[in-house]
Amino acid sequence: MDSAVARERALDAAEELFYGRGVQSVGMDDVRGTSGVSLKRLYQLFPAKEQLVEAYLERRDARWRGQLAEYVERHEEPEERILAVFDWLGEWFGEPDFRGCAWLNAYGELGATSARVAGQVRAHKRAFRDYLASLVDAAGLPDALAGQLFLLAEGAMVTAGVTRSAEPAAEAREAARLLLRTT
Amino acid sequence: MDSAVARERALDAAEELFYGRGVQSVGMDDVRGTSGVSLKRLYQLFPAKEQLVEAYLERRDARWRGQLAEYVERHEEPEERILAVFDWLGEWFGEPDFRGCAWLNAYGELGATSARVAGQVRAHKRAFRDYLASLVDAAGLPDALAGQLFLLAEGAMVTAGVTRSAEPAAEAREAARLLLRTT
DNA sequence: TTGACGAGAGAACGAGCGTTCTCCTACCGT
DNA sequence: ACGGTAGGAGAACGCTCGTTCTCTCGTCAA
Repeated sequence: MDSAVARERALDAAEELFYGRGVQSVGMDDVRGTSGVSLKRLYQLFPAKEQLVEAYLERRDARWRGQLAEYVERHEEPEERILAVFDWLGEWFGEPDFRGCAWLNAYGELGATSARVAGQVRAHKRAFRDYLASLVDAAGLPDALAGQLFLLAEGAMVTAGVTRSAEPAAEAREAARLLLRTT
Repeated sequence: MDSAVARERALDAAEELFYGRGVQSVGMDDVRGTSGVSLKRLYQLFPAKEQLVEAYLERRDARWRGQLAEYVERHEEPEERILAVFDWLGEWFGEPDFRGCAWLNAYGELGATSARVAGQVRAHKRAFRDYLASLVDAAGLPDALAGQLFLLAEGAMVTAGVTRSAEPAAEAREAARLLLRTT
């Protein structure tokens, strides 16, 4: 098996397991079992578990933001684009294996012990916030709105994760719509 | 040492350590060292670590909601009371040992493995949401607003925790103020 | 004074798991 | 065919930590 293929399979398994059951309750042996990549190979690709976690978050970050942007760009109107963010969140929340925001979960588990993971979480959130700011800016709306929309989105993610419900997305969307109207 | 005293000391130590460093990275031995309560006594009071965690969350829940209500009730106007929630959050975020929402942190760490902890987190969040709903109702505002304010508060807590900043409280307060005005 | 009981200190036990090592097999070039 | 190498399976190692056990000491009632 090619190294690149083994790496992808390892990351696929890591993502499924870490996201689904949490990082700490998944052992490297579980990753081997799910991926079919031997321990020796796993440790060649990722010298320690923490680096596998980092790679998992990094790859997921790229995909998550990419899919969000792709969804948003299907809309023309600048204000529609902003609301589309919350529609996309709602679709995500409704997926059967949705288990909350992967970065917030990782932060809760590892933020206190792994500075690198904590940094990745902050970077991901900053990137998401910056993306919202760019949408707000493109709509000619005041900068301060971006922070408010960000808080709504974060609140929706965390609440959807804890309650296992997609409803927070609709609530956040409605709040966002009202905030857009006040300016 | 009286059993009740030992219990309080154990819970004080547990709260300081669990909240400050996370549950998983604190051992029962650390709790003994900080509290001065022997392991034997600890296990008499709390037959397993999970029950110490539950007791920690339960006691903190009572205090957290009590202090919030106390702060809010210092204000007369119904709408001022709603905004006071966010002022209180801002004061909390600014405390030097603030490390995010204890329940969301616990959920990230243990939500996937401990059904009882997950249930406590949901109960705490539901109680907070219900409290917001009672404030909204007392102000004669539409029920739907409660959910939106809740999302803003949750987003502020989570963002303040990750970024170690008190600013999200002010942002959420401003968003809340705008939402109050739209109705 | 003595015997019984409770409590504390800390060693001991056992499980889980990250990481490494051993052994064996299969394939490759010559 | 054969020696060498890479890779896989899984045992082994070492550490952490939740939980229990042992041993000793102090206290208190009779």
